[in-house]
Amino acid sequence: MSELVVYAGSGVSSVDAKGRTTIPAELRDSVQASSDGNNVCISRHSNLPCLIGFGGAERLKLRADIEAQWQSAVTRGTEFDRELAGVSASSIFETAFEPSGRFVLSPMLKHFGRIEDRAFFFGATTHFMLWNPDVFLKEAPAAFNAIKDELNYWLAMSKRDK
Amino acid sequence: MSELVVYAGSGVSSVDAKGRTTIPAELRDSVQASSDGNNVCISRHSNLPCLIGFGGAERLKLRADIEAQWQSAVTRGTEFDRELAGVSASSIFETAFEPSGRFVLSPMLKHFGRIEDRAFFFGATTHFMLWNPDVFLKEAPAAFNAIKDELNYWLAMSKRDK
DNA sequence: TTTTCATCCATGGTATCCCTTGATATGCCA
DNA sequence: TGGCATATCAAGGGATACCATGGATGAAAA
Repeated sequence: MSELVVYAGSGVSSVDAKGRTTIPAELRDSVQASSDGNNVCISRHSNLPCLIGFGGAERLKLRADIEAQWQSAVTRGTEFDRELAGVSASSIFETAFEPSGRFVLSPMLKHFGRIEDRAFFFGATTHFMLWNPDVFLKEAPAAFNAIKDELNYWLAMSKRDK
Repeated sequence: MSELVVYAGSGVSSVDAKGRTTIPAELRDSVQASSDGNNVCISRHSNLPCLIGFGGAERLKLRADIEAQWQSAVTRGTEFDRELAGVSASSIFETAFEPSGRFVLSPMLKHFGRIEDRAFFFGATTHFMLWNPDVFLKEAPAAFNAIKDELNYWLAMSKRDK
């Protein structure tokens, strides 16, 4: 249900031919806790080549926030472009996931997130991020260096299994 | 029924010789959730060359919003042309759509929305928009740039299918 | 310490539903 | 009565939800 959660944990999931990928278990629990049912919201990041995700309940909150801002602007007689706010909040895709945490990444999201056959998930407190591992190592800002270490760990683990 | 919904999702639909076009499935679900029966409201946009659409419940809300703006203007002693606002709210066409989401775009709406053989739908949280794809790419304000990316993706996809 | 069991996770496959589009009937107005 | 607009029906294809299996992990008991 719609409680306040902290998204944490990381992991690398494969993406199959149908675009299906699995939220790592630790993150999945957080998403379930902030959703009604097994729903996750995925969106493009505004300026990084990755996707961001969060629970379904957060989305309704987004609309409620916009309405509240508008109400406040009306009573105070100030400007608030409700339409513009709505447009920027609209590129969020809500999709159901299986009990196991697996869901389908639409072709368009794959395109904008530059996701190919693997997806690197990691929690970022208020949301989580999805990256193509290769893109993350090459293009993520320096602020993510600690997370890069984690990714390298995961990659080393999977290589060792082979 | 009359619940608070979030309009999201996008897609390009063809417009056939009869003027019929289909609301993308994701948007259609939102419209149904905010309507009694399969009804959608279509209106001209006040200053952009496009159409806007929403479910029946949003229409009532529109009237409430106008009243709120008027009340606020009265208490603050500022100008608000309620009559004008009421007129623009009156040029809303409510029409039934098939269970599949297909409905007829009247010639007048096609004219004012500059719609030809294709319609680009996208959700904008509190409503959705309909644009002629060509017009959207050329004339939409910069605030819509992220959505332009989406449209270009859809156009590239449909071209690839051919 | 080792063995056994149980649970959870990962992944492939399949059947069903739904979306898309074209075509046909029905009703209304000129 | 003819023409046009509207509503209903129909079918193919594709997407999605469900199921099923093999493997890994961790716990508990001998």
